[in-house]
Amino acid sequence: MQPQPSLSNRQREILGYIEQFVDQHNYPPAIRQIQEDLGISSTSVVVYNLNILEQRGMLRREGKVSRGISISKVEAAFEANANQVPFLGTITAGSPLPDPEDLSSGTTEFIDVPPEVVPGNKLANVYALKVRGYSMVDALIADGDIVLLRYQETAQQGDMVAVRIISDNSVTLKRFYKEGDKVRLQPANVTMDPIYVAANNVRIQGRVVGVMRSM
Amino acid sequence: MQPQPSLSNRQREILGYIEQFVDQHNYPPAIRQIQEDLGISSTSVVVYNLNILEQRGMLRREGKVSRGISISKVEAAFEANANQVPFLGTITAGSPLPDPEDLSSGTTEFIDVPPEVVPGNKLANVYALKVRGYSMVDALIADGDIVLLRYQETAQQGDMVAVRIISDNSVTLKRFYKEGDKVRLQPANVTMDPIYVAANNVRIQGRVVGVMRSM
DNA sequence: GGTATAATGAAACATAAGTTCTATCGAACA
DNA sequence: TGTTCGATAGAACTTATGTTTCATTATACC
Repeated sequence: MQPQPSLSNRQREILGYIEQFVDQHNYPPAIRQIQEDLGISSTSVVVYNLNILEQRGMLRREGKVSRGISISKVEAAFEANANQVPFLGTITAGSPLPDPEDLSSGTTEFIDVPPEVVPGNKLANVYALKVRGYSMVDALIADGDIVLLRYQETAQQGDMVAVRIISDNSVTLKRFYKEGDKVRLQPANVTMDPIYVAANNVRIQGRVVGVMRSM
Repeated sequence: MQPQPSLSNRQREILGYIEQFVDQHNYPPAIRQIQEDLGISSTSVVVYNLNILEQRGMLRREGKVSRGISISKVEAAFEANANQVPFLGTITAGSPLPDPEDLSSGTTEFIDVPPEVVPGNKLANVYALKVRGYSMVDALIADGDIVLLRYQETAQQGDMVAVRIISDNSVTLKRFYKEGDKVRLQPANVTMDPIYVAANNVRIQGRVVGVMRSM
């Protein structure tokens, strides 16, 4: 939330009324409606307070447009409810993957994430990848699973992370172990061997914070 | 969805415009706006089609009210977005679990389920349980995972199901194999042995259709 | 073709609703 | 006390917007 610059009672009242009205009607109230229903003496008072509310960023208005009030809160509530993270594609042991950074591409898909799978429900810098292959079965991640990663460039020993191996221009999902100036990338699959790479040859792209599977 | 009584192109166009407009502005368009932006010659044509759309139940209108268009779809979309299933508690190998049937208790919690984890996005009769224990690790389900089950009373060979063993009054998560007049309940964990029970001593409570994990 | 019905056009009409101007009131303050 | 300023009132003004009527054009059907 914002550092609320203190609203007057009347302003709070008006804001509340608008929210409730929109909720009920699916369209915003007219100024005169606000005036009457709140027992305000003049439309100019409503306008006066609406202007303040707009300055405070509590709502937006479209000049001269009937009921042209747009409550930013609606969007906020919507977004709060629809927790979404960008879906960036598939991660296959060894093959390239678009950088998480390029969220700007515009065509990015988004998928819903229930609060239960992201601790603290902090979706900032979280993105989703679909897993291809069985290199993480021992960590209970199977082919076709969707993993949620929080973007971070460092990792603790044993963290499950998406790492980019610069020389290969590839990205894989592995457990991360720093060993001197090398890094051991350990598949969670007993039939697969770890990869060793120079520490300066890897970039951590994020840590796995959740898994979702459809069966 | 409803048995749509066929909309004309123009009606579809108008409806789409309104949806998009609301989405963008947070308030509905005026009739003249619809007219102009869609290149319709007269407001009466818009009114004409709006009336039809209202009869068809695609939207509601408040007479004489500027921009008094309320798209029912908004609510629908909202609900469609907030896919929720009842969260019925924990399933531990061997210990009792409240019946999925008693959804009426009122105090039931609900959790969000992204469409991606439930095939076909059919949430009817789907409920969620938290897994306790490691009896299903070989099926890539760990302690603490949330499993989604679709309620059904029958199962195919090898289905992962929640089964109630009547004599024990207990419910567990196992793979299901019918063997004559007995049933083999097979943990997905090599260190654990299957359970054999009489077929008439088990009630299937649902089949696992998804898994979600927080890490 | 002729008739019924659906869909469209054009324009006038009525009013719902935003804007604006000016006056007043109350509290803080010098 | 008078000045300033935020907040409120009242009212006139303008126009954005829904409504309605009537004519016209398609479409379908017998």
